[in-house]
Amino acid sequence: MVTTIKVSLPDGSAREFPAGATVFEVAEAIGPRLARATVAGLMDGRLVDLRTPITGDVELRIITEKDPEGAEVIRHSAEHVLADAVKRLWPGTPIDAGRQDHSEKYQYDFRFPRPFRPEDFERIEEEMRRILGEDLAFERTEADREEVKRVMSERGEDIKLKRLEDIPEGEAITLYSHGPFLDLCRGPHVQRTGQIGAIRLLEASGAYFKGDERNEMLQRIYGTAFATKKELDAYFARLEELRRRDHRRLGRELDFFSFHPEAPASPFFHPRGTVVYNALLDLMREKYRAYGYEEVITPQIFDVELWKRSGHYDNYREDMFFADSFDEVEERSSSVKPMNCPSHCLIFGSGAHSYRDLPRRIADFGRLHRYERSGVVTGLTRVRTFAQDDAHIFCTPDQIEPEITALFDFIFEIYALFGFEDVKVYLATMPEKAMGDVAVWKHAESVLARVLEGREDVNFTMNPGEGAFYGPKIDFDVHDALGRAWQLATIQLDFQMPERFDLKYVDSDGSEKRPVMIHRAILGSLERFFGVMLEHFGGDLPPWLAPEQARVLPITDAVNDYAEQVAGELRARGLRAEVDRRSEKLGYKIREGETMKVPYLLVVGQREAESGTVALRLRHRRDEGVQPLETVVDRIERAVSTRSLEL
RNA sequence: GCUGGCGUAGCUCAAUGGUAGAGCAGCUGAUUUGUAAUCAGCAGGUUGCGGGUUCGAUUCCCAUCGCCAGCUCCA
Repeated sequence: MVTTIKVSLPDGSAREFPAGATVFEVAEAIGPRLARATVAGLMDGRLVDLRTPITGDVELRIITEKDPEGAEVIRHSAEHVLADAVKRLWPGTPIDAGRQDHSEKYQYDFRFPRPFRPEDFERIEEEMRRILGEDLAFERTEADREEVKRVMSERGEDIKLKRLEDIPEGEAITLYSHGPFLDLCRGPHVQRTGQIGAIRLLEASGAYFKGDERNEMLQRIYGTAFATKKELDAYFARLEELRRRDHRRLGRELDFFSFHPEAPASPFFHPRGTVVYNALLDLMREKYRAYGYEEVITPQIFDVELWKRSGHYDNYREDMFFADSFDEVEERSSSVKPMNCPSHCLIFGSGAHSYRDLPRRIADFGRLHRYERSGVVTGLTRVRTFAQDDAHIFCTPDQIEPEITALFDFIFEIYALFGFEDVKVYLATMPEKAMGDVAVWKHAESVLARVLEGREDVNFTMNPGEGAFYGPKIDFDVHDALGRAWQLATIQLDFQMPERFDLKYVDSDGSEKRPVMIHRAILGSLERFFGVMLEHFGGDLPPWLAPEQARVLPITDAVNDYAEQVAGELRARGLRAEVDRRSEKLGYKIREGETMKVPYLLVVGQREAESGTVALRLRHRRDEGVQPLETVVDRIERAVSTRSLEL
């Protein structure tokens, strides 16, 4: 039995304590101020409750109210305060459980006879503040299953009893209380309710018990909490910034796209938005030439048998559009394509292939339609009609690794153009609804894992059970300017589709072999990427993407002709330029140009007209001064052709 | 699809059981302007669509469509 333990601290020092000393006792030993501020511990990299006894040698960091990890603990504690407040206001309300969001939100579910309303929020917040004012101590107790069952039954917490059943036998069960409130909870929690400095309830919604739509619907309350009022205010400022950058708003303001009830969840790209969309397509087409892809054009409407063969009909027919004529409604026969892969299989299958011809990389920007359920569509991020920068690579088993390696390079090259530096990679494995046999799946998964492990520039995380129904996949999450994660690229390995479509190639020994199919997209859905990119840039698109790259602003009508000449010069170099000919003051034209986020504003007056110059103004910056027209055109042309992020 | 909320002029919003009002945008005119809004005038709405209650509905009720938030889902 160990009697003393060694606790190593972040400053490199180590201290000895009797075995069983708690995190809080370590903090106390370091100093009283630290002890007061302590909300949790980070023990060997794991966030633990400050009441946790330390049983062996560990590395420990004390987490205080100021640490980001501390904020999580504060919010988790606020969940209990919320539940307590609701129970104080409506005694007997059965509680489910609280949970942390990925963002700075927490939630708590209740069985409540009606939805919570804004006026409830005021009362609940008031009650919560009272509880914070009472500065009640959180207490942690380990209990055995029977004890917990008895206590929760007495309290009428039948939902908690169901939760208790989900805790595996043998796992420690902990209860946390503050005042009379008691919850089954893993923790960690702060010392006292008073350490939760600022709270705010955000919204209410219905939510299925355990997230399963077959279960009863509970009423959920969302809230947030911070150590200080200042941090809470900063949170709301961030929300405001998100609203300002919302792509739906920017899309309207910049005249990029609109939506109409005549085609729900389907964007109408206006001329300006279409220029941007096509700039993305141009980028991919250019890179396809470099990376050896071949583009194809395939039909929109197919005999439904195709989807039965591919397996999509069985798995996704609820989400497909059908295109039957009136006398065919008894039997669905025509279907609008929800994806391109079967088309590409048909193309590949239409000819004989030698191993020498592989890999074949077939790209397709075909328009896809999916009947997304009404509640899931939103802006450009989830739509019913879209195109992907889709491609399918048909290759030999030996070619999988080099192909995927090349794809990583391709993906990172594209993302760099948008300034997406922080990329997370996930390996998603066999789902429940899977096609094909387990051995093939295991093999495919191991191939992907091997490639991932071989890449020094990639750290990946497993995503068990999240693969496509025909194969495992690698997903790429990028982080935008506001730190939000978006899943964009995907690489999917598929041994099923080639089987179903009986695809073959002749190998070097003359025998027929089955090719492997790699599904891949880099931008993902063009529509979704458009939305993500707009929010990432806050509408300030880099010159190569801007629909109007330069705008010439004549100061008086007298120089309109010179302004046209300048615009003509820009257009002759392949740039997108307009002239603001209206009889308005310069300030007005500048304001309009800035509002429309035009990267380059070229001001011309009498002086410039006489000297063949322009006064350059860069987006959101000051006047750059008068320069020769040629210099400015060169500068813009260079920024555009190099797809620079800078002006 | 589920829970809740919302739908008034192109946009942002106001108003009322007695058939709607502002700012911006738009149009017209004047102004010829040097780095983020010149002035004046005009025009603009079957209050999402359909029913019901009522002497009368944009307002109240029902249904429907769409949008928003969340849940679930996303080949």
